[in-house]
Amino acid sequence: MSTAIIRKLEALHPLPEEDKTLLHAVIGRGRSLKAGEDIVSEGDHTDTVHVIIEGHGYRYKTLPDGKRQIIGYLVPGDFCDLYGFLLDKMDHGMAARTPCQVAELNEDHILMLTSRPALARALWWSELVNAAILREWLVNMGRRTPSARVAHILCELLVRLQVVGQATDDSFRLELSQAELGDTVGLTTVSVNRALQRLRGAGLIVSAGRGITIPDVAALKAFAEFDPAYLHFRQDREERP
Amino acid sequence: MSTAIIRKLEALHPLPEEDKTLLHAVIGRGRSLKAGEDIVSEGDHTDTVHVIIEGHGYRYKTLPDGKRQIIGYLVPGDFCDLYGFLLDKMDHGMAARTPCQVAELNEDHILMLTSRPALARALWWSELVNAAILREWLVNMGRRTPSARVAHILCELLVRLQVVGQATDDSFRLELSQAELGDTVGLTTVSVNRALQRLRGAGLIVSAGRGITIPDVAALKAFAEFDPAYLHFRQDREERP
DNA sequence: CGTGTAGTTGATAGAAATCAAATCTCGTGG
DNA sequence: CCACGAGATTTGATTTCTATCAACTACACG
Repeated sequence: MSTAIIRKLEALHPLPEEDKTLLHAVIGRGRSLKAGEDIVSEGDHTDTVHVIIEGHGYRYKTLPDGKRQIIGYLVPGDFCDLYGFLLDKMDHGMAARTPCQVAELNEDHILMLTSRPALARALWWSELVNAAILREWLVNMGRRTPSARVAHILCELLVRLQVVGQATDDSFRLELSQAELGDTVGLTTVSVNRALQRLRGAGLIVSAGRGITIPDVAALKAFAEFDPAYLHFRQDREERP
Repeated sequence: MSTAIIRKLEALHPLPEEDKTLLHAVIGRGRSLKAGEDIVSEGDHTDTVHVIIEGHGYRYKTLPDGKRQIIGYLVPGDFCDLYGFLLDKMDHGMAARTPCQVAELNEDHILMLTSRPALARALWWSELVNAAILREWLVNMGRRTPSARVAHILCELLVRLQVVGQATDDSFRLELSQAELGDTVGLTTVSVNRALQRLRGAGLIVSAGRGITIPDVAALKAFAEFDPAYLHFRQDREERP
């Protein structure tokens, strides 16, 4: 089902019915990936565009000494490498964190999609958002405390999962390990663990086993200085005139 | 003179003569900005595209407590906000670090440029590079030591300035204050100062007054784990088959 | 020749990394 | 059903690093 993709794109720009039909037709069922598998590996060339239908993944870079930095999360509806076929080699890898369904579109499919004005605009927006997320992460790493960093990531995932219907108003299922969180915010697992404890202690999050609940979303957002404007979703654009 | 712009775009994708002529015609002389002035402010809407003709700038975000995070440098040839007119509000600011000449293109100009296949491709590449730089900076902040972080930024600036003819093989003029470097790599000025001292002590850079020289570029790149591949310049693409 | 900005230095407190080990979770096979 | 093992989380002790604070110096500019 390509509903997540449509939900995400429509959160960025409204789509006429024909465009949604076209999307359904083009996306299909997708390929299944096991947890841990690479969607596209660092240094690979790809001439297809990968789209997450189901499951969660991340973008990463590996350093010479084996350390890893996660540079983005992939959730249902996300286009992994809209630009990819232009590049000779991917400058970062993408991996499935959970089992995933991933569609692979070829250049013709993409041309078909981008020849529709509304779709082209939605896709273009999605790339702008990707860049905006990177900028926000940079601020997060450079200038926030460990617990605020973790909180900020949680807020972002909450909003992004809400858009595709995978989170309620105040909770979502989190399969992120603390090691992955650490590789995301530039901390060790020990520090992430202690940051989570501080958040729990402050009553900002409720449990971090197999699903996390945020008792007071506004409080967590305030603590993390989270402003969803950078995600450029329509609902947030309209809120602020 | 729009030579820097042409040099940068050609480093990404070759351009036919007509395209260069068009660029010259469209760019013009540009607007003068004083050091410290905003090119585009955070939260502003703009319906023109800003291009750096001369001078250096940076992208930044300001936090509620007044702290600042620099999220990118702007050097001659860079398009600041190719996408800008799509956005209702800019999610980050751009400022001139030195006196700048900045061209302002309107939507018609951009359409004119993007209707030329080679130019469209070069501009598209330049956006891919912008995103790639952000990813690399994330790795830098998350996983490298303070002196490696600083060294990495220096390497990036060296290469980017070389492309537009503002750096020799091993030196360039650096007007970056240590405070700015700190806001870039997430350190205090004191730590930046000490990181620079370590780099000087190791013989990796030579002086950091009004121009810095890198006695052994390869050594600095190795120390910073700098691989120019992420900048996707043609010369580097061809080096690695 | 003062004044302001940027750079440098030293001392100290606080925070995160590191190291090592204990505990917990959960799927698997006996 | 229970024991077992791999991987994840948690904890405590210790070391190392960075932020912070507070001078002090160097230098450009009016």
